[in-house]
Amino acid sequence: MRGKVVRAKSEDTRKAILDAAEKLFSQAGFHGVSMRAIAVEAAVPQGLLHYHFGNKEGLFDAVLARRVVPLVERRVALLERRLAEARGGRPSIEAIVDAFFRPLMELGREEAGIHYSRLIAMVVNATDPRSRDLTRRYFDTMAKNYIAAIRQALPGLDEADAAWGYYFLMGAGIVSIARSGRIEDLSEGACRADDIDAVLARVVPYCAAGLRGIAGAAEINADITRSSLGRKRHA
Amino acid sequence: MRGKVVRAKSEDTRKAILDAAEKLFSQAGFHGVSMRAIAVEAAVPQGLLHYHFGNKEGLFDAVLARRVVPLVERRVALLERRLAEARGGRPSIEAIVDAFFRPLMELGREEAGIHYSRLIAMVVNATDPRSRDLTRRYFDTMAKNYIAAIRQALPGLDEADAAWGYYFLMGAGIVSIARSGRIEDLSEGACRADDIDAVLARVVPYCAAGLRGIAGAAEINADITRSSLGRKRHA
DNA sequence: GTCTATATTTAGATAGAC
DNA sequence: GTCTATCTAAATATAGAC
Repeated sequence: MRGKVVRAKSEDTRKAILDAAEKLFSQAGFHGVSMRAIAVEAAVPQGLLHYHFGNKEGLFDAVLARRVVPLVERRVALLERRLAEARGGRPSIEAIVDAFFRPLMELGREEAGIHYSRLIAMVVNATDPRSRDLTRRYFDTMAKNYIAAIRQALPGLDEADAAWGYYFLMGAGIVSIARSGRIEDLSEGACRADDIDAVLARVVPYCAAGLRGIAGAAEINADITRSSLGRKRHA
Repeated sequence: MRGKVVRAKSEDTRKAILDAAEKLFSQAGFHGVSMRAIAVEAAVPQGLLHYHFGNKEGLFDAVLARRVVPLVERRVALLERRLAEARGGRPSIEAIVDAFFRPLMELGREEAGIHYSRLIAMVVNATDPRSRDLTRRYFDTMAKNYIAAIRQALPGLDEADAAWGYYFLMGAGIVSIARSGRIEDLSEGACRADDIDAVLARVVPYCAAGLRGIAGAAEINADITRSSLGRKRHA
């Protein structure tokens, strides 16, 4: 019983450190935050950060790892449900795009989730090896599932175009969860990144139509290729 | 004449420092790079960085400022040309989206431009006050022009929806110029971020269709509102 | 304008008492 | 597991000779 109490205290400490690190890393990135600053924010001695997480990279990884599995599971489960609901026929591309965005945006309903999703936006768009490794490790499987689902909804898309489409989908996701203040500036306050329903109401039609647009462009390109090949044969 | 030679030498030094800083900042961000590392990369003594740019922030700002005016001018000029070409009728949304992306993506044809566009991707999506200030200062006017042009091409979009549309357009731009390696991972090497023509051939149809999609969704929402108001009146 | 040397602060990490 | 004190390296920035 005493062991349990001690364990609980330790877990509280770890949580306080992770919460503080999540908040500060999401604001200034890996190099923009010091272990000292995290310790102060968490109100724990600096030594504990090293005791629990080894070094700064271990802490950063732990911050990311803490929430990524449930997040990815929610998104994959929702995708699978949407695919199952479309049994027999094709799933609608809107249903798939919505499954991609909804659990991600829902993070933003809580303070900690805002920090966490900001951090994801930073990591998945960064170019350094650490970020690229983390992105691959945590998101590759999910991404492949979504690309396959997109192709199921839009059979006209080939593998490459579906990858491009997913890539731009990611782009809309990145700005939507970054909360950079940009949409407030662009709209002079009329639009707000924290209005999750408003974001979903725009980003889903945008990306769904965008994916259809790529499919349409691919067909047009194919037509041009066919007719120019035809012309060549006649020449 | 001697003054000119000295002046030229000084300009070379400044250029070497800016090139080095641009490269390193684009890889690891403001805090991820030391003044020492920049001096080494530029092959100049560290003291010169402070002599020419004051401090680290001054250097970062100078890196951004160096290329931003010509870039924004090219994009605005191309937008205006596209609007002029559509004299009488409406411009096509594709023409406007293409004007937004083409000069931005063309940066990627040169080594230095790749670094610079990566840096832009980082800054415009960051949440810290320095980045937000720089983004506002350099891109707000252009953004307003583009939002207005989007509304000209798609009169069905209201101000707010056009802002959201531009925001997602930005998102596609951010991933496209970040060159995170993500598209290569997603497509197992079949798609490449350095194939500028391939990116343009997908991102323009995607975003153009996306903007039309928001306009369509807005019309549907308006219809729902109208019919539900109608019902209420009858009730 | 350039370059060397160095002042000063802050960083990540560890040692050892409790 | 926790906390204090501290080590060592690295950071930004400056002073002053040339």
